[in-house]
Amino acid sequence: MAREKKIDMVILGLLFHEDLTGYDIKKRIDGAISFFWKGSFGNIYPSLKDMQTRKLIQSSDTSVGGREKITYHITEEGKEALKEWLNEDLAINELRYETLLKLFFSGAGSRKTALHNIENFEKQIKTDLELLKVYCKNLENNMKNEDHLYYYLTVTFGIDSYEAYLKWCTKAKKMLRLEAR
Amino acid sequence: MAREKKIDMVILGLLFHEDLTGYDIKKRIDGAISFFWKGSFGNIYPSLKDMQTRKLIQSSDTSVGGREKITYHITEEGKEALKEWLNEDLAINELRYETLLKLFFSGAGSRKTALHNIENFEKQIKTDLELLKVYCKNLENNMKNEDHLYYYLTVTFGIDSYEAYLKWCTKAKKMLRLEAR
DNA sequence: ATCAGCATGTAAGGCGTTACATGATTCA
DNA sequence: TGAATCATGTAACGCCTTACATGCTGAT
Repeated sequence: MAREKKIDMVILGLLFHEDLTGYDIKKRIDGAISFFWKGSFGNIYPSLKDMQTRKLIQSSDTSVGGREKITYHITEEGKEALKEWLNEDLAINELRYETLLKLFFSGAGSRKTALHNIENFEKQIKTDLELLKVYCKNLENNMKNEDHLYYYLTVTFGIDSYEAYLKWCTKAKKMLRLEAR
Repeated sequence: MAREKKIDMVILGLLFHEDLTGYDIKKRIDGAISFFWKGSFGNIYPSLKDMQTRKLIQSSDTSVGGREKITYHITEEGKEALKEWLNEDLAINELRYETLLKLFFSGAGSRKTALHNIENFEKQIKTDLELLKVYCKNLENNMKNEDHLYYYLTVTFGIDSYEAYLKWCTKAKKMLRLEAR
């Protein structure tokens, strides 16, 4: 069982529900998924070609007029590959926060810089949290199928952790302002 | 102001406090830093060579007996580069959690698989949280300088977010077990 | 004696991003 | 008419990981 490229799994996961073009796939990834996974045309299109030769997906020309359009469809083999991945125990969870890196090394700078970096982080998180809450509300009003439950869980993961981040920001700012300088 | 490679900044940050060998640097990164940033010999050694030619660091041969040993020291230019980076507003914060990806697409699998994946995640987080708490306790008993405050803040970030993750795990498991199937 | 840990480094490959290149269509 | 969006793709580059290659030293 070869280690699959993750972008392949994202695409198979999306195609499991509906046929999509590469462009559509990019848009889907840029939605709620982007909080825990990213994708770009530069890896989506090559992955589509590759998975087609491996018979995990099939394409059909759905061009409209002069506008080229290729719609992809998942095959039974593709569904199998997706399920296999879901059943694998290994999951790589990585966090790379440059803000924390900067904070860790802030002894080389100043309290002011450290505070400023935390404030920037806080602002970004607040913006993203708003968006996640919109996704969450939309899901709550539309919990019709099994899939929505899974979407809901990933969204609440984002909300819960971002709220924890914000509480930490408040604490951290307080410490940086109050601790003897 | 060229975008600096992050591994360079990690190394400069560490060398700001003490002279170190490449091997030492790897060990430091594998400690508390590894929760938000990683490094490997494969990028540490080339970075050291590169930063030496750019005069951000200096090396001295500190071999003991037949064992080769090169100790690096940060230069004034190196300190400047580090401070510049700390003062840049841009910070890239990325989270890539394969567990969430699997959960998002669990409609293609089963509740059992989804639960299993969450349990694996929970186990990993619990282990990591224990370690973070040890770091935290060590820091609390040894808050002698400014740097320790920054280390403490990054460690509490980890603790706070991991505790939020665990609460979410409990909620998520409950939902997966109770919701109509 | 042997194994874990100290110590340096290279090579190949994987994976992804950014920028570029091209062109059609829709809507203001 | 021009901009935004739809739509596909390639090329170059960056960065990192994994595996490999080598050898010394200290502890058991």
